[in-house]
Amino acid sequence: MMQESATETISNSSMSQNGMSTLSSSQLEAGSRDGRSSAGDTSSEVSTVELLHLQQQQALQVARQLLLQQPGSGLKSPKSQDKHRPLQVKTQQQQQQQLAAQQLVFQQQLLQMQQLQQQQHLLNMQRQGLLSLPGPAPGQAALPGQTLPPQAGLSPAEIQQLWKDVTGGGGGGGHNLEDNGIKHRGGGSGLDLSTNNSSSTTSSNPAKASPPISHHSIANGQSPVLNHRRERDSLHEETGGTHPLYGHGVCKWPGCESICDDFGQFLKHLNNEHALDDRSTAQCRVQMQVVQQLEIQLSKERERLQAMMAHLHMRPSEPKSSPKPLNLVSSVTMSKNLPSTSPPNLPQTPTTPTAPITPMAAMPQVPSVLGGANVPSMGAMRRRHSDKYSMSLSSEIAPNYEFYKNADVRPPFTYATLIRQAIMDSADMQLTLNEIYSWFTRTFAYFRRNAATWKNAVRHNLSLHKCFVRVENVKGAVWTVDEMEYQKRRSQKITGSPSLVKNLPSSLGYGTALNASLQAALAETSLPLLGTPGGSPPTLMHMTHDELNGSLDHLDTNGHSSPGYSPPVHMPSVHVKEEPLNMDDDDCPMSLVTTANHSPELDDDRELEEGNLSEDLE
DNA sequence: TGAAGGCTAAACAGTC
DNA sequence: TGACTGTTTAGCCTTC
Repeated sequence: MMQESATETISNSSMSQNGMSTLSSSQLEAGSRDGRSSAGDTSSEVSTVELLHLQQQQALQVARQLLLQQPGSGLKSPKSQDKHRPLQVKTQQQQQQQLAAQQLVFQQQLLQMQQLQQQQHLLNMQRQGLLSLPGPAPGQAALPGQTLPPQAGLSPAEIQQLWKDVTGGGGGGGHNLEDNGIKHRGGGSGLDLSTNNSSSTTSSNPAKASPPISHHSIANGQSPVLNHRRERDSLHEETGGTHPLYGHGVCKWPGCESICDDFGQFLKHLNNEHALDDRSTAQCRVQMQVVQQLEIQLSKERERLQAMMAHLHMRPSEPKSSPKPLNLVSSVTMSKNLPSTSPPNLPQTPTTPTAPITPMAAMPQVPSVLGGANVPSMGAMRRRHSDKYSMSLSSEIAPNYEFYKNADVRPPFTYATLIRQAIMDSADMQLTLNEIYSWFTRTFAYFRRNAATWKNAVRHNLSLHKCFVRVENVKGAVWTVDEMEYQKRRSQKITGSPSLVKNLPSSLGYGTALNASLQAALAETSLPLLGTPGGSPPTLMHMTHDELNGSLDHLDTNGHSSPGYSPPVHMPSVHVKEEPLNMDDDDCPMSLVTTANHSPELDDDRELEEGNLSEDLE
């Protein structure tokens, strides 16, 4: 059908005196349809045979044109040929004009041949997997830029080459448009972009036809209007001779490459050759399409990258000699219990149950923890990274809340961090164990299965870490966070790392030049909290945030305790949890820990802690 | 290579 | 009695 369409287009164009430009646009439009089909449905993509057939048709057309242009036949169409018999005597001038016209037509035919070959080449590349053709959106009209379906996967050189095709260049590097005798042929030159321009208005997606393109993204993607305005307005500003469309003495207008010795000449050339007219406007539209296609391609490549990373990092069947795959041992161990522990009515997660994906690999917004440390890793490593580099929990999760909520992704945080976050998210800053469970399952799809494992881990962490305080309540026991303990624990981890400590300013303590890790670690304590989309009410979030800021922000910014230093987020009035007196020995080896016993003199504790930390930093 | 941190698994006791 | 909760220990892995 597409072949018929192309053939029909050629036939129609052959009947027209102005057939070349019509042929070009129509053919390219047909090519655009081909491109769409190839992008959207590979089964219907234009085969090489079809292209060859099209090419043959084109050659036939060339021959037909040449026959029509034989001496005596004139340049007229068959219709006009009937009316004007070659009986009349031609003048010398008429003969010269005829010869020139023949050459022109022949050049146009050659150009079209080149375009066809280019398309065929690109299709072949696509077929060989060298190009990825996302193709325009369904229903999107054939626009000039879309006459170049493979451009989305093109290299800049290929795009430039295609641009030459579109703009009528056709020649390789060094071939100016003028060389082809096309450039100065007026509105009907080469590719009648004005015609295509009108076709762009038929797009079912006008927004796509004229996408908002950042003119800074691609230097060549500037509209002529903007260019001229910029020229006029900033002529004095550009005394340095810099212009996005000018570089290395060459006009960078797509498909131009005219040599301009100096900037003034370039401006003159720009005003003369790329003035605001239909052609420039059409070229700008084409460039918009190019940018749009590139953006689409970029997004697709990005998705592909994420998929690749997800595949490489989370493959449970990754060949390992060890019975426990290195990556996400916890996930694997959980997976083995999946059939019995997975609730049947859980929301379906986008990933396979046996192949959870790391947020590093699959999250739409790759967390910073990825860095270079996202190699296959076990939980310990990842979690240590999350602590070490001190990713802000909420800042890491909040943008990906829906992702964690729906995707079977293990959050890159320790259980302790998550438990703390759960408690901080609560209205009363205290949660029962069951509520902590609920927070886990509600917030992370990953924790909707293998409950026995992670629940055990939660209980284990609650009991293990002194920062979690069990408070007897009327209705039972609730768990709270002893922020002091939590921070001490974090500080210990950070101060205990010489590599981190050595970069810290000694005189400032938590000063302005605070090490990024420590700063982020402290920032984690002032989380805006996670519950943005579905968690705690915003007011509560702000409250807790403010509270945390009150206790910790002053450390981040000024390096000194503010006079109104607020106590830890939650200091349980009833301290039920019995802690051994020698708690500092095993769990808090650093000097900071001397303040671990929930002293009411919190300010003193903090000062002491800061002082100790500063000393440690020295 | 060892220490440390983190996770999983399991055992055990107490409570509901 | 069984489930749940809380504590403790052990083993493994990874990072430093």
